[in-house]
Amino acid sequence: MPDPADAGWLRTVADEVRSFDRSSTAERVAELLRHRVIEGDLPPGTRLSEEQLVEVLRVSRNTLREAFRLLTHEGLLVHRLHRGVFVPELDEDDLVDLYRLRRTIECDVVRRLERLDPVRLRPLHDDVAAGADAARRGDWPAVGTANMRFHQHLVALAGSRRIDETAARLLAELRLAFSAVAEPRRLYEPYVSRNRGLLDLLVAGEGERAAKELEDYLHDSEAELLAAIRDRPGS
Amino acid sequence: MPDPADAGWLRTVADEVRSFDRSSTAERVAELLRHRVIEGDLPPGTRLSEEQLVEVLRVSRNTLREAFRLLTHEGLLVHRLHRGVFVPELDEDDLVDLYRLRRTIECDVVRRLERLDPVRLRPLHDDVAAGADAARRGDWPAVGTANMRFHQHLVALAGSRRIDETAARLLAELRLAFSAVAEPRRLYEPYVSRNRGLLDLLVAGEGERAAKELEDYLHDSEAELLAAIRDRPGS
DNA sequence: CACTAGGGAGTCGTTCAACAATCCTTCAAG
DNA sequence: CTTGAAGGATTGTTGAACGACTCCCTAGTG
Repeated sequence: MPDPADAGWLRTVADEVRSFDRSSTAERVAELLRHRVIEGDLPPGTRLSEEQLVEVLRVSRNTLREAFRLLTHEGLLVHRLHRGVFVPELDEDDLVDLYRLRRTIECDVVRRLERLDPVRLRPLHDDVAAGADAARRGDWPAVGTANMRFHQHLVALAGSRRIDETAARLLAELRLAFSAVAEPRRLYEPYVSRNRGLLDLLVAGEGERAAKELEDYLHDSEAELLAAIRDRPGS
Repeated sequence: MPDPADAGWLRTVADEVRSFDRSSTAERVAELLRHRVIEGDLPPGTRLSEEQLVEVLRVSRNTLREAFRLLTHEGLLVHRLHRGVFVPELDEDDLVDLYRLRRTIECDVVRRLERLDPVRLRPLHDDVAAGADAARRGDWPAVGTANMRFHQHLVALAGSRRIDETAARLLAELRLAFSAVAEPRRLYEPYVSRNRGLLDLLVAGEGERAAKELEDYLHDSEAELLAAIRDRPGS
């Protein structure tokens, strides 16, 4: 029997149990498709046939459509009336738009950081280490994943649920663009050291300088990605 | 050219228009419910019965559920598995979180404004005028509406689709809190002059000062709203 | 040859009815 | 007062059906 005084215990277990079985079929289907899209298994532009997926996933059309709705609102699928759902093809305007919002959120989060408990930077250290490790192995997709996690953990420092969600949507959509890049090395490699530099500034408590560095960082990243996209235009 | 006297002609056009606006039935249902929720017709905490709404709206359960999904993603409804959808009850933490993101977006948008074409401020002038007019009439809900439009138009100056969408979700969710306030006058009245002051700074091209003013503005608004919510706690 | 109208196949949008799974209430037993 | 077990009510999911729409192909016209 646990100590009744330890209020946190029940909460923890309750949350675990809930997150276990507390997902509907549609959400599980969405989770499955989400991975496929983000990993780039489904190239941008492909149509997701209801008939076909119903057959493969063994769910009803209605359930599948609910999953589509979920992903559509995350920006991971686009829905064209009477034509079906497609993996979106991000154009240059989308990229610029994405980075615009990204700079707004990430830089502002960093700029407002104060009295930061070093313990909270722990996940960032882990991400940087994971990124460096993956780069050493030449596993560029893994570098990309570590980078995404780094930035997700970065905005998490704000401690705001809605900022986390907004950033999550943003980064997921961005991965769509990243997965379309032919040569990931040139794109991903600089991230390793820049993330580390950013983290160092945070550790030193230099919030303002970190925000400025992040601003430049994101501008450079945007330019690189735009150039990479321009090289292989699908249209 | 069809005969104008033919009664069937109008119907055909009506149908065309309906399908031309490319809105599905679910979206129209969502639009209807959205208004009900935002106007406060449905008090926070009420459950939206599928059975009941299917009866009233004359749509199928599946279509209704798609509308629910739409509104859930906007934060205007919450969905609890096997229990149904509810009008959310925002607590103080939610308000703080909402204002946190709001400051991030609105202030950053204002701070980054440059070389602003005065023509683009036109909608803001209209909103300020509408707010002042409504205040003169004592129509506080209208003041609230004008205020929301003002801030929506404010972030629109950034010219970013995704920022617009994020702000729209944010403001819609905030209206939920506003609609629960008993005495709207004390809350809404200051907005009229502050919005005007903010606009004046923008006209003068004082982006940095405008951002600072907006920051204070939002802090005050948050404090007022928190106080108002504390006065009538449902829990 | 270019162009437009028309038909048909393939999908999506929506509805309906039914059953399974889950929650809430009630109430009796300890 | 707490616990546990029916029972009813509501949601979750399924499968089928039909209308509506898009796309592509073909035939006819100039």
